[in-house]
Amino acid sequence: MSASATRGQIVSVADRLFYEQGYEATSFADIAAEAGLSRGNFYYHFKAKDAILEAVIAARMADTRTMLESWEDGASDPLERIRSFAHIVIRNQAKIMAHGCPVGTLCNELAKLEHGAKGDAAGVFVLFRDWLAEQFAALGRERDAEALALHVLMRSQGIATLATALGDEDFVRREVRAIDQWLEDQLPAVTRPLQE
Amino acid sequence: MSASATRGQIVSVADRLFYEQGYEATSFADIAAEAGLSRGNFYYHFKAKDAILEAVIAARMADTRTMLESWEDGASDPLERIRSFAHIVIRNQAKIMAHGCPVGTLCNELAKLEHGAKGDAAGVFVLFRDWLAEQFAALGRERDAEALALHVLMRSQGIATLATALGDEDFVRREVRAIDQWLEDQLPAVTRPLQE
DNA sequence: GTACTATTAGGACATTTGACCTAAATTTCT
DNA sequence: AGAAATTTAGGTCAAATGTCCTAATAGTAC
Repeated sequence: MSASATRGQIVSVADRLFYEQGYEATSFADIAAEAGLSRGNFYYHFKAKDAILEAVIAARMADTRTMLESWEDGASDPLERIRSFAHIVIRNQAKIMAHGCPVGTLCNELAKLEHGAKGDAAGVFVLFRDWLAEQFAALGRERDAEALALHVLMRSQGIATLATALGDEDFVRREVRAIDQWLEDQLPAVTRPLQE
Repeated sequence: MSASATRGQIVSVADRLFYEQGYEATSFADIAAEAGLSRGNFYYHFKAKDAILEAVIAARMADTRTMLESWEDGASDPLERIRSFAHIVIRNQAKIMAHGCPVGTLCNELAKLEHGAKGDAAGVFVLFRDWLAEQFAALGRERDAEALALHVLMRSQGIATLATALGDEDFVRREVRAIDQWLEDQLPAVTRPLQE
């Protein structure tokens, strides 16, 4: 296997294990075993655990950018794009109930570890925030676009945390519907049907 | 020192360290050092780390009950009581920005560790949920009291997570105001001033 | 008071685990 | 073939968990 392929394999496995088990609880041996590599080979590619974390975060940033682009391609309507984001918690419901939101839980863990990469991990949130803000701006809410974006992010994080803690599927569906409703209420009147 | 006092001291220190550093990242030695005990003595009181976790969760349940009672004593108006809850994130802003919500982050960590105590930890959420639902019921929303309670919990969790990740104080204040506004909008019209 | 017993405290190991390192073997490329 | 890149199989070292043993203290029976 080529070096970059092996490296990619390590990052991919580490990404999943960091999400499923947490960063601290995942050892070199865990990743090496799942990737089918020796521990030494592992060290050939990454000198320290911090380095894998950085690579995983970089991969998540790239994946997020790709996802946002796909949503832009999939819908020209900004409202529809925002809904694409809001509905992640339903599409990934099973995983979220088992392990929470990948971004939120990693940020929380790194905060407790006082790990320098916390800011990098939060970069994924910034990516979502700015993208959401763009969509709100396109809907005519330039003034408070960022606040609205953070509000949507906040709700998705709250849903994820309670979904993990309580495992209530009805709650998740209900709250996503509530986001949809809230979104409609945010539209300037001129863009809504006349009868409202 | 008496046995129960020593035990209480251990639980108190463990409670704080589990919050600040996380459960996994906190070792017996950490707790013993901060509590001023030897490791051997420590084992006299708690045979395993799980046992300390259980005691910490039990203590948090008790503390939460006490806090809820104090809010009941402090305000006869259910709306005011709910506000007491919603404003925790402002009162504890500094701690939340550093270490997140104690309940949410513990549940997330235990979920990833597949630790059996996750359900116990989530019990604190259930405590808050039921108490909030009681307040909403007292406001005339018996039908959807639990859904409203979970909505408030959800928002406080989302605020905590983003506060930790992004460290934005304005965001926290804005979203707490938004909860206050939302709360007022939930009141049946009859209980609101006539001009609305 | 003395002997006995239970509780509390302290610390010395033994075992395990995980991060990190090295040198030899193997593969790949030229 | 020979150099370079890659992989493997070990091993080291520190930290964490968990066990065991000893000593001090306090209470109790006589």
